Amino acid sequence: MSLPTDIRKTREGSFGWMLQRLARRVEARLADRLQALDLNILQFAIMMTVLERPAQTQAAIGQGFDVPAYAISRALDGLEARGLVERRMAAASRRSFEVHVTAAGQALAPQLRAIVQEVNAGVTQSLTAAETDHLLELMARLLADTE
Amino acid sequence: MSLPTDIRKTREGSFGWMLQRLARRVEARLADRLQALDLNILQFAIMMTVLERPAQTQAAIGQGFDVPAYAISRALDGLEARGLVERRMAAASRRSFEVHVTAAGQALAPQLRAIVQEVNAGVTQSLTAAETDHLLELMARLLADTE
DNA sequence: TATTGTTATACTCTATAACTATA
DNA sequence: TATAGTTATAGAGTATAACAATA
Repeated sequence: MSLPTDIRKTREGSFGWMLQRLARRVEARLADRLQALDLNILQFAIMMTVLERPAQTQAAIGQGFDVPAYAISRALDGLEARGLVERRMAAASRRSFEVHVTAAGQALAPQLRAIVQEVNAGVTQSLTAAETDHLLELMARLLADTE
Repeated sequence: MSLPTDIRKTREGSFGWMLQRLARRVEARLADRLQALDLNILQFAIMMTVLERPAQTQAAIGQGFDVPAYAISRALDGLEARGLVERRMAAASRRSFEVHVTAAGQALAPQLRAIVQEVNAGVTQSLTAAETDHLLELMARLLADTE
């Protein structure tokens, strides 16, 4: 059973609002933790996606999280200068690069994963495991269904 | 009963990620709708909070959603120039202003509320009312409990 | 001495489009 | 002619701190 319409309307009205506030909070914590590693959030996102699936082209990475090509390009410049990733010529096409994680990048991976765990656990700590699972499921459906 | 630990860990790992993606999506839609009214998101947020509770000082508005004073100041410049709000000298202190919505601002309110409804409904359309309620409740608890 | 609000300034992020080289 | 990636440039957004007025 749902709440009365007018109350639901009011609460619905705050959905985007709550989402923004939660997202800002998570982002601030993440950025704070990444600062110690001298990584920004985009570089972190790229590291995570390339660790998960190596040899992606820059275009594929950009499409993975709606970031324009030029931003990927610059973020990679930083990561490559620090020796965490490297661009290799793609086998399929000489105008593409495959992005690979270096040994130094692999060495950093455990710290990156630990940060993910800690930030997520910190934000969801007041929910039970079952509640967190449900929340994740609902969010996953929203992401999958809407566009 | 919860999922096996390793799977939960992996899914937990994506909580912040899903949150970011959802928030970005909502923000993009909102910004898109607000463009027609020539309002940015901060100006919109200020309008909504002042409509809900008039006569707030700028400091109070800023604390309401973690926006620094200078940003409130500039956003109000724009809103005031367009005649949507006005700064009145506060009764309590001559160094504060109370922010009030003008008649023109009130006239805009229904459109603003309609945008909120539509954006939220659009994003949550794939959930039942009960599921949306639950999602809102879980998010509200996260916001309330964490800090 | 602390607070409210404004402003100047610099810095970062983002967006646009021009550019090279491939296909 | 279209694509992958880079780069230059401009614009928006954000942060820092200095400032005036008031408490």
